[in-house]
Amino acid sequence: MIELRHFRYFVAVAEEGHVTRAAARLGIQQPPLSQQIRALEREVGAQLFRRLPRGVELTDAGRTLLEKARLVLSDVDLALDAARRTARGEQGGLVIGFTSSAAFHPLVASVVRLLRQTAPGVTLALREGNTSDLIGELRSERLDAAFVRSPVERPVGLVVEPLLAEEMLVALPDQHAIAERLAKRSGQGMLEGRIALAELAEETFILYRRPSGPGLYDSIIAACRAAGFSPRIGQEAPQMVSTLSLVAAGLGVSVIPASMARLETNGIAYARLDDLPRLTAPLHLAYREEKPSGALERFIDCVRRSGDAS
Amino acid sequence: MIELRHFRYFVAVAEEGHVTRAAARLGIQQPPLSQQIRALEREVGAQLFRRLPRGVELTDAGRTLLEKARLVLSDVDLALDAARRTARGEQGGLVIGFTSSAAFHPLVASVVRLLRQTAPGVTLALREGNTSDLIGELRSERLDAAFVRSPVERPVGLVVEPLLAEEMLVALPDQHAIAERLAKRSGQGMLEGRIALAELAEETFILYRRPSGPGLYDSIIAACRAAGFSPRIGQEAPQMVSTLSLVAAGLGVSVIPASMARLETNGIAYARLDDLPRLTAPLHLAYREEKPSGALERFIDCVRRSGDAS
DNA sequence: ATGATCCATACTTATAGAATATGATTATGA
DNA sequence: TCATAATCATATTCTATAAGTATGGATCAT
Repeated sequence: MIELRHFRYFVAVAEEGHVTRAAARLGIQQPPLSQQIRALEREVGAQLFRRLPRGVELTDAGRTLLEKARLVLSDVDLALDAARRTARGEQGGLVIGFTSSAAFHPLVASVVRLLRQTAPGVTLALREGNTSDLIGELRSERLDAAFVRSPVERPVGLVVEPLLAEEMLVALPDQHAIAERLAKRSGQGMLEGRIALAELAEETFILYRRPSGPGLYDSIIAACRAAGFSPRIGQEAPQMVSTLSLVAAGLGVSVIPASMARLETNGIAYARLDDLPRLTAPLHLAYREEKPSGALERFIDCVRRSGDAS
Repeated sequence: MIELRHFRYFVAVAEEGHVTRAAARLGIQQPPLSQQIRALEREVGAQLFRRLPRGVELTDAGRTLLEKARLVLSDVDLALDAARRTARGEQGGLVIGFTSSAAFHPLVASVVRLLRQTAPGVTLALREGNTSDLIGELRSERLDAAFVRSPVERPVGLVVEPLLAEEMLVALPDQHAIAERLAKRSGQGMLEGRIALAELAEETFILYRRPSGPGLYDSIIAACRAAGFSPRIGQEAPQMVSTLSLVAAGLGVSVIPASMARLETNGIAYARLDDLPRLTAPLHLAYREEKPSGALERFIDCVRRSGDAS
C-alpha cells in the first residue's frame, strides 16, 4: 500500500539525484531508502529512476510522478491546515439573524467588520426577522445565532446573552407642539432637552405589533403606567421600521431604540426621555446551548469585544 | 508523521459514522483504528469526531478535512496512474523530424493518426529539415526521432532503421517530347508505360542539392552511370520540393520519390522507370541508441506497424 | 435494572521499516 | 592497468509501531 512516506522519499531522491544524499537529508540510512523506492516502483509497476554509476536520474514515468507527488504532499499540508483553521473557528459558514430594529445598531456592523478582519475564512449570512421567528429558527438550527431584543421568557435550550441596553427615544411628528417647542440640536432631527413620558399622556401611540416582539412593547406600556397614564394605542405597525413612517405621517408618537434615530429623519423629531428609571431597549445575543462550532465561538467572541467597545 | 493510512482510516470512519463498522470495512480491529484516528487528531491538533454514545460524528474541522482527504486520496491514485501511463508510453511529448520529401509520404500521416488513436496522451511536434540537419538535431537531443532518406554512413550513436524503399519516378515538363508521346493515365499527370533512364541521357537534370541529402543524389547519378551516361546537372534546388517547380518551368527533368508525385501536378508529368535494378528512395527512421522513453517506444512501434501496412 | 452497544484503555504480538555490514559495479587517478 | 573511491543493491538483524486481544466504562433500550 502506497503511503506518503513513499512520496516524501521519492521527491527527496528525485531532487538530490542521489540516493545516499537523499537518505542523509531524510535522516535515514541509504539501504532502507533504496528499499522504499523499490517498493514504490513495484507498486507503480514501472521504473522511476535510471540507476547510473554516480547517482540516479528520473525516467519519464518518474518525472510525471514527481510533479504530482509534490502536489499531493502540499495538498496534504493544506488539508491539515484547513482543518486546524476550521477548528480554531477561522473558517466555516454562519447564519446570523437579527431583529429589524437591531439592523440599524452600529454593533451589528462592527461585529461583521471585526469578524472579516480576524477570521476572513468565515462566511456570514445575515437574515432579518422578528424576535419570535428568530428564536424558532435558532431552535430548528436554521440560524447559528441571533441578535434579539428582550425575549419574554428565557427560551429553554438557548443561551440569551445580554449585550447592551440602549436608551429609548420618543419619535414625534415634525410639526408636533412638543417638537416645535424644543430646538433642534443637530441636523439629524434630534431635539434639545428632554421630555417626560407624562407629557405624552394624551397622545396616540404607534407601537411595534405585540406577538412578534413582546419584550419592548410590554416595557413601554409599563413605563407609561409608571408615569401615571395608560397609553392610547393607535396602530400597531407590522415592522418596527414602519412605525416611523406612521409617525412621520402624523398618526401618532412612538418610543424607539436610539439606534433607529439615524434614519427616516424627514418628518420626524426625536426627543430623549426625562424619566427615571430610564426606559431602555436591551440587545441580546441568542444561540443554542450546545457546544458552539469554532466559527460560532469566534463570532460570539467578536460580538463581546464589539459590545465592550460600544 | 501523517500517512495516507490516516486519511484512509479517517474517511472510512467518517463515512460509516461508526468506528467498529469502519474497522470491519477496513479489515482491521476497532482498537487500532481508534488509535490511528486519535493519532491523526493529535497531528491536526483538533478533534475531528465527536464521540457519541452510539457512533461518532464529524466536527466542523472533520468535515473540512474529509473533503480534502478524499481529494488527496484520489489524487494519489491519479498520480500513480499517470506514471504508469507514461511508463507505457501513452503519455509524454515527442519531437519528430522529417525530410521535406518524407512530408508527402502517406506513412507519416498514418503514423500520426495511429499514435493519436493508441496513445492520445502523447503530444507530437513535427519539424521539417534536411537529412544532415536532422541527424545533428537527433544527436543534440532536440529531436527524439526523424524520418530520413538514405544517410551516407551509419551515424554513430544512432539507430537508423529501414522502413521501406519507394520507387522513384521521372518528373518531366508537361510539354516534353516523352510526355507528349506517352498517354496520361489518370488525371494526376501520371504517364502510361515506362521509360528507360537512357532516354534521358541528353536531358538536363535538376537534383536536390548535394550536401543536405547526399544519399539520393548519389544513387541517382550511379543509376545513370549504370544506364550508360553521365547526367548533365542543370541546377541544384535548395529544397526538394522546389526541384518540382523548376521541372514545371521546363528547366529540366528530375527523379523523385513516388510519394512526391501527388503534388505540383500542373505543368509536370511523371513516368515510371523501366530499368532494373529499380531506382528506389529508401525511407528510414532514425533515433538515438540509448534506451528510448516509453512515448518514443510507442512511436517507433506505430511507425513499424504503419510501415508494414503500406 | 440489566443487557447490549460502542468507544477507550492496557497490554501483547507481529509486521515491516530502519540500521548494520557487505557486495557489486563503475568511474577516476596514479 | 590497477587500485581506490563512490554509489547503489542485497542480506541480515533490530526495533518501532501498527495490529490484535482482553477488558473497562458509558449510554441507551428493553
